[in-house]
Amino acid sequence: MREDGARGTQMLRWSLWHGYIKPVRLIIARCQVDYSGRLTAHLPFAKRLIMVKADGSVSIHADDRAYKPLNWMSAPCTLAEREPTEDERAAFDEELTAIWSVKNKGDDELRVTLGVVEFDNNFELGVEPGLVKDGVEAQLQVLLAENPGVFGAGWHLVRREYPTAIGPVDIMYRDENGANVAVEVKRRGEIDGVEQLTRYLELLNADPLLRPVRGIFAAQQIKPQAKVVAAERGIECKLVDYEALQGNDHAEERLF
Amino acid sequence: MREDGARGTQMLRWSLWHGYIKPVRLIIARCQVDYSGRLTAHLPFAKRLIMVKADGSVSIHADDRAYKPLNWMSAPCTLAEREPTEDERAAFDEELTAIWSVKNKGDDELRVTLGVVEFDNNFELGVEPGLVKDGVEAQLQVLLAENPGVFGAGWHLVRREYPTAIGPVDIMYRDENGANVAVEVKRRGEIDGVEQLTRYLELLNADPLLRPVRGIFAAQQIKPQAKVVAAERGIECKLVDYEALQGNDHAEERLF
DNA sequence: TGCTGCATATCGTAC
DNA sequence: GTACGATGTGCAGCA
Repeated sequence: MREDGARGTQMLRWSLWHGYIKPVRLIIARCQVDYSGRLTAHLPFAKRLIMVKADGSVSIHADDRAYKPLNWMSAPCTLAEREPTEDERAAFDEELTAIWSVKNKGDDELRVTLGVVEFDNNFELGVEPGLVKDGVEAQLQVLLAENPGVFGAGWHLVRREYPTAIGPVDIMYRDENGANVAVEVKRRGEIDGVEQLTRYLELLNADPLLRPVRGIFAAQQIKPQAKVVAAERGIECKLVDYEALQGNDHAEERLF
Repeated sequence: MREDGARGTQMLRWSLWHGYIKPVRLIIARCQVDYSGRLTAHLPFAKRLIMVKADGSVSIHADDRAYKPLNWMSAPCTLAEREPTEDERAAFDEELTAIWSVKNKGDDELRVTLGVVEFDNNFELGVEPGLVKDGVEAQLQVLLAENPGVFGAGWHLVRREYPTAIGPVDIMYRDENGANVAVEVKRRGEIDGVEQLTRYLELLNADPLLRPVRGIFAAQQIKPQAKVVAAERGIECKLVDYEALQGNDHAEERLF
């Protein structure tokens, strides 16, 4: 479980300190949008939704592709608004109403050429109490650490977040013969995770006090390519069932 | 360059066929949101922006974190709206106005408990002409494939997207001596890209018909750390100039 | 501040 | 449809 609400509260305090609260601004207008930065992207004139959030971010939405805007500028950034020049008015077959230049600290720029505006309003949202999440990788790791029996009888936990020079191994177990087993936990197992575990195993097996250390790649799903690479490296793949693990957990709670 | 506009046009046709055009719906309202699916997430009651797009997707926005909503359901999904029950009204210290259940084909559900509504309006956006992008990796790959001379005189292309068991190598060349060279193309060269190329080279050099295959890591920018790792692996780094390549391309067009 | 790793990633594309 | 890599990834945690 995790709380994400601190930022909203902090921003509200800042706003109050400065004597005003920035609202969310929603605009429905015809517009042309040009982004230049890590790539260049161009949107011809059409009617779109423009959202300016209290954090200064700007996003240009069409009526599809879920929450992803067509174009955007993330905070922190600054919005400069000006009147269109005569040349600009002459260059477009549109009634221009404003030119926005939204810039960040780098050299990225979002240029919005606004045409006819159908709607333009500000809304105060106030304090965001924050999101509570449950069921991400951290939780899988805790459940697996609490249930070494999932991997084999006689296994026990050495420790979670077992430290190494290049970062902590998710879980270290000792198997029924007392051999060390390093486990990398992912929600979805992909090649990167196998690479990560490989680096840990190289390091751990360089330590005469630990070796031999073998590896297990544990995830709710494992991509075929990751399986291939794991097999090449002599790493075992283990599919884990979050629901079943939670069940296990509750069963143990009842037993003890 | 790429056009992303087909979807919008297709959807408009579908809407016309079915006799109506779905608008974007914007709501400012107090609400509680509960998501259950790949994880569970909970948002306590607060005033937020709720966006329902023409594709059916629903997203719940706070006034920060740029374009990322606090909670969402992507299309395709269905929205069922009902009156709150007496029990529900009694359970909340809020004036409830509606209960939404948004479901997709899997077992994901976004439940929105609506309180006082400050604003609720529909807006027609019409046809989205589409986004034009330029300067992405695919373009670089095409340009390099067309210009083997960038790497050396007498080089020629074997093929783009050269297939291997763990995925396609971006470009395979043969150099002036007939030796194979595998090229990994990135916009920004980082360690991951070197790792990827390393895996390809391991595999390719295991094939007696191909070996020896050496590697080139080609990118517009290459991070110092990536250079170090590449050097360790005997991989050559090649900075490519997108503008110059385009110029090359045009020069060749003029020559032939 | 910069690097690392996760994400309800989303999105396009090849097979 | 599934698998896989790219992304203006965004974003949080941490050194």
